[in-house]
Amino acid sequence: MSIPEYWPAPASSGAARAQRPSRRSGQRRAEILRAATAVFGERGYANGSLNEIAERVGMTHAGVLHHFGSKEQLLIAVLEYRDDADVAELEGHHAPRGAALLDHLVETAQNNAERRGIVQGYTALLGESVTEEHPARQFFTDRYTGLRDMVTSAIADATGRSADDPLVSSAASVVIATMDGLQTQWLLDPSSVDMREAVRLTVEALVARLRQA
Amino acid sequence: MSIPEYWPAPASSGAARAQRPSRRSGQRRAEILRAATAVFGERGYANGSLNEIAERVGMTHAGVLHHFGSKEQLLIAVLEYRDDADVAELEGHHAPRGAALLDHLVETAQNNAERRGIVQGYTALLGESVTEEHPARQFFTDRYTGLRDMVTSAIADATGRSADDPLVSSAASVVIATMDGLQTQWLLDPSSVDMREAVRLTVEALVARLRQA
DNA sequence: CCACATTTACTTACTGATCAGTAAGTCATT
DNA sequence: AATGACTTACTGATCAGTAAGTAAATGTGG
Repeated sequence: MSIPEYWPAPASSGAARAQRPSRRSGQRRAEILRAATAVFGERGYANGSLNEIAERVGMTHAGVLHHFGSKEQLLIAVLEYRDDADVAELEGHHAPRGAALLDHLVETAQNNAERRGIVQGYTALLGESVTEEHPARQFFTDRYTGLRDMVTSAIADATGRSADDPLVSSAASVVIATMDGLQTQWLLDPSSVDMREAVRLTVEALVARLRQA
Repeated sequence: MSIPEYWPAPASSGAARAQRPSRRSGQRRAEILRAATAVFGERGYANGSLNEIAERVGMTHAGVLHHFGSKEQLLIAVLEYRDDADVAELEGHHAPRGAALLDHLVETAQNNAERRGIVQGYTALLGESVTEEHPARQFFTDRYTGLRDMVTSAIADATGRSADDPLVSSAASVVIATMDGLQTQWLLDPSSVDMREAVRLTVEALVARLRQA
């Protein structure tokens, strides 16, 4: 999987003046982001150090700060840095909808079981984000709002109910919660849980239940 | 809710010689444990300091270390310190079983919505625990093994299936995962989710599904 | 009930490590 | 010549843990 150059979306700051990052800069930033993703995933944000990130790309921690300004800004960049195919797909123009989206979630659970590093990073940062004044908090809050909306309309579609039906939005929250919670159990003990089967069962049971009166 | 004196289970070390902690010691330890629970809940373990814990009980961080030896041992003690009624109940002799346990889980979800601090502490530490060499990891791994066993047999009981049926153990994992995942969503945005309703729906849907062929 | 020795429950003071961030300088690229 | 991509060197803060000391509580022998 090749990593494309990464450069953040054009800043809204008024400076129209042309910046000129060197040709290598985008690649370097991407290397740092990958290292930071790994380190925050292994150690968490609070416990991961710029030094360790820097070492992994062969520079000093001051070099990392040259590119990202502060540890917090680096975290934000990491969260936004998602070449992650599944998520991009879910949010992109060719996103599956309705029952197809629900099937897609089952496949995602399957795929995640082969990407422990990514799952661990996601789970660790999500868990940390509920602590007070955590810099990732807004990110995850927004993300869940969006995810719930998407899954809610998929379930409405698959069951013939209104997206305003409280049962439908509850079911959407449950599907997302199940995926997250299963990941945690799986990280603690991979043999304890079959993520794909469990997600499949959940979706099936919820849809069957909501199709009744 | 009065906090009883807390003293750890008698150490297995051979010293039969009578120790003599002062009468206040147990209370003091309990005060520290409550403060530590709060601080780790608010800030996480990695980001919570002994200093802040100590200040909350009016002593220095060296005083805390006098009682617990190290930060890691304090964390272990915090995890074991559960006057938490629901959990004690779940593991005690009068534990509900079968369908009654499933109903109990729905009520627990309800009660948790009025105990944000406790939920946040649990969620933050659980999230952190999946990082490498985290001292809480073993605790949570063991806890989930036990929880899954309990819920598995409750679901088996409620559906007339064998506890060995993979669908039953998957359903058990899902129920637990749902409760955890909903808590995360609720912490990030309390208005986004009705934890009681969502858990009720999940249990209902899973039991109905498993009662079929 | 009383000296007296022991232990507990701390405090103060220190150590050594680690950390994020800054400033200033160097060298290569543009 | 201007800027970017760094490094080195430093700052100041915070942290867990340790050592040494003090005062009060506790248990013991008489």
